[in-house]
Amino acid sequence: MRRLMIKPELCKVDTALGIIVGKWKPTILLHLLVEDTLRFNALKRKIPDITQRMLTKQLRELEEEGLVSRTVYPVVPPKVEYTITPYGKKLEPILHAMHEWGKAHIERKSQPSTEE
Amino acid sequence: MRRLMIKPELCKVDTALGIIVGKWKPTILLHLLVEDTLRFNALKRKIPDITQRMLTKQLRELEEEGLVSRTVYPVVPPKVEYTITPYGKKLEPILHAMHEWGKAHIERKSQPSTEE
DNA sequence: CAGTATCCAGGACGATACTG
DNA sequence: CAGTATCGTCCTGGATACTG
Repeated sequence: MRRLMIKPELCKVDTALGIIVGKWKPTILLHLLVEDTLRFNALKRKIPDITQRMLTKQLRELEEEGLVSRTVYPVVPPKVEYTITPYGKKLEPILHAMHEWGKAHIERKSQPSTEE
Repeated sequence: MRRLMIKPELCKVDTALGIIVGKWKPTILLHLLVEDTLRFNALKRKIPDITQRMLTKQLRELEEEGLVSRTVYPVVPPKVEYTITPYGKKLEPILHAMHEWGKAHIERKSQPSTEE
């Protein structure tokens, strides 16, 4: 067995999960990792099924944790840009690893004749 | 900007999250990664705040996804062992990465005088 | 354009009691 | 020992309508 690692009692996995979990948060983060900066409605167009309410809400929460920054330009009509922070970019490897694992999991289920 | 990665629309991060999210799932997995095999009540003792109902429920869900296997010994009193599968062990790097990120996040919040 | 305000439904989780 | 069964709560997220 591999050398371990984390004392389960002291583990901060839940802390991390608490921040990235949210119906739309990973999707939002992924889009901002690709584009770096997007306006509110641009983001909304990229995530067709999200409602305005949820987009606002999830963005506010990501902002509060420092993963995303929000810039308001005092113009008419309003212009608000959302940018992924350097800190937010640090999540990329984790998101990528989860994506790979998720993909493997789907493939595994579709062909159950796998040992291991 | 770094070279990317995942098409957000095709991303399977949510798939992965759907499986590891659950109030007690990471904790259970971590314990089984440390001990490899544990009986129901041993697990319960290691996670004092969990109720029997929740322990059963979360274990069943982990079993259903193939991360944990359940072995019933037909003895009196009952003996049931839960073991992490080789497949479940593949989550270790991800859990570890999330733990590290979560720890950093906590430290960052306690001393806000960090740039980046 | 970029939001708020309200209301509502479903599910996750907890408390408690009971059982083969 | 290792569960089930029942009931209640809170919280997330969706639908819809309105606004500076």
